Amino acid sequence: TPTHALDALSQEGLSEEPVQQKEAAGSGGGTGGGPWDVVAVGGGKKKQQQRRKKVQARMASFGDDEGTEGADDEDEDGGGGGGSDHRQREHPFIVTEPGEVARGKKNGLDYLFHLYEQCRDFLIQVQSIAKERGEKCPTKVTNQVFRYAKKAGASYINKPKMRHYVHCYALHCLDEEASDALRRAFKERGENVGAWRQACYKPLVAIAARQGWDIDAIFNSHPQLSVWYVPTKLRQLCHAERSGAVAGVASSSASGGAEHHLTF
Amino acid sequence: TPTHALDALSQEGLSEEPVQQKEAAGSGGGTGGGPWDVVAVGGGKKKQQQRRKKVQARMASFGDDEGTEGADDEDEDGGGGGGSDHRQREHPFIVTEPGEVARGKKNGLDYLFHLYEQCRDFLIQVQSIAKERGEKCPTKVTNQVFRYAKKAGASYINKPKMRHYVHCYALHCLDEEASDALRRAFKERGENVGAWRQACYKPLVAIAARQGWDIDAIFNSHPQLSVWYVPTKLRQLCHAERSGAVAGVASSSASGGAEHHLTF
DNA sequence: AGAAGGACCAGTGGTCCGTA
DNA sequence: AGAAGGACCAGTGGTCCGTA
Repeated sequence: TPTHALDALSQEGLSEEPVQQKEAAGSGGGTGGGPWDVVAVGGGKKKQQQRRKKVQARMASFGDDEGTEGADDEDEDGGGGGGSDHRQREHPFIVTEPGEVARGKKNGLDYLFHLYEQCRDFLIQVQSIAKERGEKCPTKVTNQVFRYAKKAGASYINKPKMRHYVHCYALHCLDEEASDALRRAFKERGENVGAWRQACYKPLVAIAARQGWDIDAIFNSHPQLSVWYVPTKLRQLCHAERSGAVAGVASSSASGGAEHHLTF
Repeated sequence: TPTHALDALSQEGLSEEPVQQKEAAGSGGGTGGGPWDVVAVGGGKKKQQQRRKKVQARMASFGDDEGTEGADDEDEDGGGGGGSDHRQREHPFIVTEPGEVARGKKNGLDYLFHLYEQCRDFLIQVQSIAKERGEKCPTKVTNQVFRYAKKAGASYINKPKMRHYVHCYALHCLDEEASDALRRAFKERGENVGAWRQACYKPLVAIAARQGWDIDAIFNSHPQLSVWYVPTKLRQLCHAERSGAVAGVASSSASGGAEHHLTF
């Protein structure tokens, strides 16, 4: 599992995140010296949330090889020492074509998918630590893995985000051509990330239909995908579609009915 | 998975357990009409814990075919309606030889192992319900399965008990000859159940040693055993033994150091 | 004393909703 | 408005310890 140069990268000066102490996940475990080792202290638990390390990311441009990507401004937040208690978030995603680097304060979809691979790498590290300690060994990306990632400095990884886009990553894994085509189409139409994300369900359900509707088996038979839990929504869509009840899931689901189902 | 006549049986008049409402585990699911369907109501949630159904068990003798097993007394608790708020527990286990039926207010080890098979049957039912509903499907005996078992009337099944003896069942699955021999030896020596239970660890660790110490793989490769979580203690013993550190586990473990390790 | 099991607890999967 | 993620919550795995 090679650790690319593009690993930590959270593009342009976004990652003003707190960055926890980095205790290297439990007494003995070694993170392995990935690019995350760059980051620094950060201060106590709750107090002194003052100082903030300005960079940590941007150590590599995602395009790999393009160098510093121009002086893509960076006016906010003022330079010097004190102040600036606002907790900077990751830049929002935009729909990008395969290979395209997002411009401005945005992140692209190749970067999104790259986060899934990072998580898997973290899982593999957690697994090998667990094995050598004789502890029970997770097979999926669990809370423990997210905690480990944080400690290792990958503060830009968090559970809600990763769970939110799992099915998009699934499509990317299972049918990259279809995934790429969808990205191009939605970019061209100027759709936002939410619309693209919704659109990822349909081709996945179609794949499940072809394979006997066993979405768990589909996830588990793919090495990269198998470490992710099948998202509730996708499971429900597959079930609804199989039952012929094409309507209803969106309204009957516990998710508040915000999701839009396969209607388009 | 045939349902034997000996299923519910918790021997002699022991099972004065409360017996919950038996809502058949969720709106639609069918328990399938096993012997558990015999039991009856039981009253509200917390109030009126008065009446108690006198039997429910003893519907079959474990020896199978021996009939009513004689009039093995039953003096306690007085017959009639009211009173008797004491929550009757299952009879304690004693070390029995294979095929031997426990006498008096005791349960034998064939019965213990039978409970593991019952739990697996319940899991299989829970799985098929989950599948037809398109919900996520447990692969192990989880809290959900214990809850289902209770609702189905198998009030004599509970998590602490089943977890306590898992490794004993494991030995029975993985090397029945060794298990049987151990039972005979401990019965002959007049040892109690606790001693027998402790003794089950050693041959299991030996099996693990022969198979590369992967106790998870060993559990998972056996159909009956694979539905059970590897007990923490067994995992620790395998790890300690593999590391050559034969001492220490009992004292360093979080289990309070009560367990006695492989010393004998 | 030896043993059965109610009930507790830390940490999980899941995702809402206050935030920017 | 669209989106990122801190933080909450119901139900889990695990087993202690008050009970009989």
